[in-house]
Order: sequence, then structure tokens, then C-alpha cells
Amino acid sequence: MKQITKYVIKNSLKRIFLYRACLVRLKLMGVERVYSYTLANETGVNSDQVRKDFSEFKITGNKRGGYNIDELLEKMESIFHRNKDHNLVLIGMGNMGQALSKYSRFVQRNMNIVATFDIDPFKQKQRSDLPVYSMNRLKEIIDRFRVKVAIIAVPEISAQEVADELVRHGIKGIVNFAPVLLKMPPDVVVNNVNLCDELESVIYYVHKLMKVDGIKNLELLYRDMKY
Amino acid sequence: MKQITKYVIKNSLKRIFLYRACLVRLKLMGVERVYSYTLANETGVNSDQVRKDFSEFKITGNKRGGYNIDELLEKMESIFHRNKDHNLVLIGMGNMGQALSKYSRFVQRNMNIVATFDIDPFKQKQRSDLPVYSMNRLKEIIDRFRVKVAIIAVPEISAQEVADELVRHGIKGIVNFAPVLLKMPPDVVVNNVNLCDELESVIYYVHKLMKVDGIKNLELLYRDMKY
DNA sequence: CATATTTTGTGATTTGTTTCACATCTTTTT
DNA sequence: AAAAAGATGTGAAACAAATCACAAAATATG
Repeated sequence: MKQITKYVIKNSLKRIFLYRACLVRLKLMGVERVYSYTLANETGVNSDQVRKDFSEFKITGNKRGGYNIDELLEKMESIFHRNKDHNLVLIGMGNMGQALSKYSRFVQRNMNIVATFDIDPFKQKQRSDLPVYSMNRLKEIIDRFRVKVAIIAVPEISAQEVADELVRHGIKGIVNFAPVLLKMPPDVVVNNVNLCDELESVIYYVHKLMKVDGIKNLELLYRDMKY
Repeated sequence: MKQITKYVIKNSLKRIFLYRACLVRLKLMGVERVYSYTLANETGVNSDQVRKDFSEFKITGNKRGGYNIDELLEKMESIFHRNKDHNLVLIGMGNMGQALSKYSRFVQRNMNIVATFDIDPFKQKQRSDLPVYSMNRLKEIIDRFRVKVAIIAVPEISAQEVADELVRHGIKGIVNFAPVLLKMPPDVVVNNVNLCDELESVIYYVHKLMKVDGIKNLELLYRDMKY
């Protein structure tokens, strides 16, 4: 049974990403131990929330002693399964696909695009650090590298078809850059990334901010923006 | 006064984007009138929520008659200021920057990147449909095209510096692809797009789904994912 | 070693969001 | 023209998330 797979990253999870980014930076600066209020200051959330979030993800510290950065980071890595390697496939080698295929941060975070795919044979010949295969080799690669997660960067017209094929071959998670809501079985996770929407929402809030008069309304707006 | 500018798109706003995408599709299919449950089915939210969201954004329909697609779309366009053109600048012509500069959907939605910038003179000479300027022409372009919103696609090391300069020249909204939390004055809107986080969160939920046994836990998980 | 201080972790409270339920208006049917 | 049916719009209720507040633990101090 297929259904619309619209999935939103929980805010608490987003904040965990935030905390981690700060921890990495602090560690580089030589800091060894942090307190909930350290992270609060660095990330703009309040310290109660930091602790509540940690509690949700079963992260504990030392009463009075705060948190040891290394332990925290290790805990977070295990939460996100970063201790393991993750093989990915990328479908669609247009603009966005090519940029993603060269995006070095994925590798730094143990996420490896093992192969890319495109229907256009010309793109398959193009110079690229990664192999560009035609779609008929999809199953072979997914099986060989035990791929569970795919990135879709194809035109919207073919996104659903591609997604269906991926799922048939065992893919369980999709980051979808095509502006379509995919209809998927309920055991497949889909995260839609829509760049236009990201931009438009900024434009929306900028207009709202410019129209605001008086400090009280400004505070209301910040609340609205979940500042 | 600068502060961490961490900003989250409200879920109701995200759903409005969703509704709009559906409406556009339905219109192409020749549909003229929709009901709250039509949109509900198409987007996977429930019909009460559709109506509540519309109410939040002051969108009204006809009792019994549902909503006229053209009117709805027009209303939404005015909410997002799509009736006007929006000039953007893009800073950083690395992988991601180059992909974004060619991203045709921005133009389709009345968002025009009028110029791109990079510190590397080589990239400035590279073949591109858009001019690639060095940073010292930033002010001139921002003024000439009345640019209010910028896209940052520079390495994380220089993101804060670039953002500061943008704000000095009057930029009020930023879509930031660099994995850094920018410290900005409170009247500047920042939307951080972090591709690694998007991928990792999918990996996180995929692992969670695979570990789930029994239908009850599955439902709990869906709730957790705000399915 | 007792007391003071600091910070965590978590129930209790408040605030925000989603769902429910129904009055209201509009159209269709008889 | 009255009754029935269908959809909206919105208070009320239920649920979820964020903040408050404080007991408990760990460390520091005298």
C-alpha cells in the first residue's frame, strides 16, 4: 500500500545536530567539558531545553560536572550511526546531482556515494570522480554495496518512477530534491528538500520583518519564526 | 547587537507550500475547484488541518462550494510576494554555488539571481550564464538591483565574514548553505540548509524503522516522525 | 567533615499545535 | 419553498512541546 510520504525532521533532532556542530567546533578550540548553558549560548536555545533534548535521546552528563565533549560526541555518533559507513546512491546527474556528487562533506561524515545514475548516456561519459551508470545497473550496485539510502535529483516528471524502482530494489530512505510528494510504502522514509521553498520562506519572513512596527510586534514575530 | 540567528520554518508555512504545489498540479490537470479534503488526500494531512492552516493565513473559501483553485493560488502568491520579482545575489561559486546558479526553478518562481560572487578570480572567468564578480562589487550590485536576500554557498570558514558584509550592505535575508550558525542582528532572517543533516536524519529514521517490531511501535514511530 | 555552591535531570506548569465537533452558510433535491 | 445534504470556519478539547522550578548529586570551600 502506497501513500503520501511527507516527513518532517523533529525539532529536537534538528537541535541535536546543532549541538553537535557546536561541540565539534568547541573541541577544535581545545574545550573539553561543556555545560548545558554553554551549548545554550552557542546555539541560541535555552539550557533547559538542551537538557530536555539530551534526556529525550538518553544522553546523560555529570551532576555539577557538566558534559565531557568526547563522550557527548561519541554518544551522538552512535545515535546517528556515524560509527558505521553508509553507502548511498545518487540518481540524476543534472546540475544538482553533479554538485551533490562532489559534495565532500558527505564523505567527512562517513556517507559515501558509491555510484551515480542517469538515463542520459552523455552524462554517463562526462568527467566525474564517481562512476555514472545507466539505470539498469541499479539493482546490481544496490545489492553489492548494501545501499539503504538514496538521493533523488532527477526532474520532477520522473521522480516517482525512480523512487518506485529504488524501493523495489530495497531502498528504505530517500532524500528527494525533486519538488514532488512521493507516494511510497509506509516503511520508506522520505525527506523532501525543496530549495525554492527555503528561499521563499526567507522572502516571506523578510517582508514580515520589514512591515513590523514597534518592539512588541517584533517579539511576536520572533516567536512566530520559532527564533 | 549580534546573536545566533537560528530560524525554523513553521510547519504551517511548510504545509502551505505543500498545498500550493498540489494546487499547481491539479490546475494543470484541469481541476478548477478543490475541497479541504481534496488537498488533505493529496498532501497526507487531514482536512481539519488544511482549513485551520488556511484560517491562519487568512485564506477563505465558500461554504459548501470549497475553494476556487485560481483564487487560492492568487492568494498564496500574494502571501509569498510572488507577484513581485525578487532579485538575489549568490556568494560562492564552488560546487554548490554553480549548481544553484543554474537552478532554473528559482526563475520560474520569480526569484532571479542577478549576480554571483567569488573571491577566486579563476571562477570569475569560468563559463557561466551569470556574471561572477569579485567581492568588491557587492555593494554596487546590491544597491543597483535593490537586493534584499542572498544565498551563501561559501566554505564554512568564511561564511560569517561574508554574512557580515552582506548585512552591512543592506541584506535582510540569507539562505545559508555553509554548516555554521551565523551571528546576525535580530532583524536579519537566516535559513540554514544543511545537506548532511538532511541525509543523516534519513539514516537515523531508517535505522529506527528497521528496528521496530510490531504495529503499535510502528505507529508510535510515525507519530515521532510527524508523518 | 560539614556547609555552600553548582549543575544535572525531571516532574509540574505553561504555552503551542492538532484534532474534534458543530453551528453556519450554500447548494441541491423533492 | 421547505427540507436535506455538503462544506466551511472556528471555539473547545486533546495532545505535544517548551519552560519553570526544584530535588538530588557532585564538587568545592572553610
